[in-house]
Amino acid sequence: MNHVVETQDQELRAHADHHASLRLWLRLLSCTTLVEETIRQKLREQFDITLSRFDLMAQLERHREGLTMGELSRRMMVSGGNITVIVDQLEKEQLVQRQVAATDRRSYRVMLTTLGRKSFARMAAAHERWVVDLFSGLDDEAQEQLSHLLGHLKTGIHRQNAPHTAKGKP
Amino acid sequence: MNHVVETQDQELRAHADHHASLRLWLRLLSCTTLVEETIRQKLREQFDITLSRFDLMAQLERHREGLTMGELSRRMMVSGGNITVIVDQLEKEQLVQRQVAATDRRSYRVMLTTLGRKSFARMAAAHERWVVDLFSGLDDEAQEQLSHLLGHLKTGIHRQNAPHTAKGKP
DNA sequence: GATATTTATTTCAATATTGAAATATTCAAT
DNA sequence: ATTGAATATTTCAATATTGAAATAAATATC
Repeated sequence: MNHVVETQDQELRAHADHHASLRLWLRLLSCTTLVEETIRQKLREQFDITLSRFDLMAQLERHREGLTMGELSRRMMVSGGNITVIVDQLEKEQLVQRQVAATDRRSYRVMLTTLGRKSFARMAAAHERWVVDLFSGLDDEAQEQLSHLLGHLKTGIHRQNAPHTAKGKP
Repeated sequence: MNHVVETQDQELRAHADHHASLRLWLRLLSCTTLVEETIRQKLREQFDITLSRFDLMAQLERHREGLTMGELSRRMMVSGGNITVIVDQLEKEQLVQRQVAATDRRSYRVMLTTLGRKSFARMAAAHERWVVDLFSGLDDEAQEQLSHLLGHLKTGIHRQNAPHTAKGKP
């Protein structure tokens, strides 16, 4: 069972081939971090807002009908507890509102207020410019290719994570 | 000054072209998050270690001569304060040690202990398997392409962030 | 209709992370 | 040698994030 580990091989860098995925992953990670930190900083400087709050508002902008807390948590890939905090903050600033659903009293939809929509529009325009600039090192075709490859990657990962059934529960 | 915002355009998705970079960025981000969370969870489950600590040990494994706190901060792209905490924790567990440099008493090199090296070797083998699996949806050629594109992206971003001189200080 | 299970959200404590201020040391210029 | 600027690290307070437990409501099963 342990024999997969048998080749310790401390000379990692010699075996170019074997570690290709690992190097790719590190490169992917550092690109993402680079973009993320740049955007985080600009959002703070220019709009005094955190990236999390901006991201949540972006989700709501795309879903005018509103989203439940659970949907937000899944889409943003962060914990439910965190969503509660972010929505609380945004609600306090009157950028979003909780709207009770008639059907299910456990739940409700969160949506942008008018103020929230206006505020987001301003930020989104700047945000898009930053992103376009950050990616401008790649021409349209290269961006298209990159997007395509990432799409495959994502699909593959989802297959990995749930090969047959959901894990665990019998 | 505000006319760049003039096309509000709530039908984002219709204008395929204009928002390509934005969609690409979101895709990049979600791939990274997906991989990162998977690895974070497995590291915790199987080795009871955080991703940050693992990453720091990985840096040290690649640099047997040791790294200074500043170098670690830059390489890992996190704040210096954070590096201090992580190194403190790892030192308490005797996985790394601070080794004073004769030359500069402000600074020192952090390196893996023998225990740290052994411990890391076990984890790294598992970690690499996970990464290889997560990326296995892409064949070697696709991975090569992806890596290549990300390389260009990174270069472009660095050019963006520092077009002429360092920002700020006159 | 009572009970158990699932689902949705919040609360809370623990941990992580940042950014700024504080401290200590080196380096450069005089 | 002294001063001042730059560099390396730590400390600290504020904020972010997680994961688990608590609460509440809906749904399924008997």
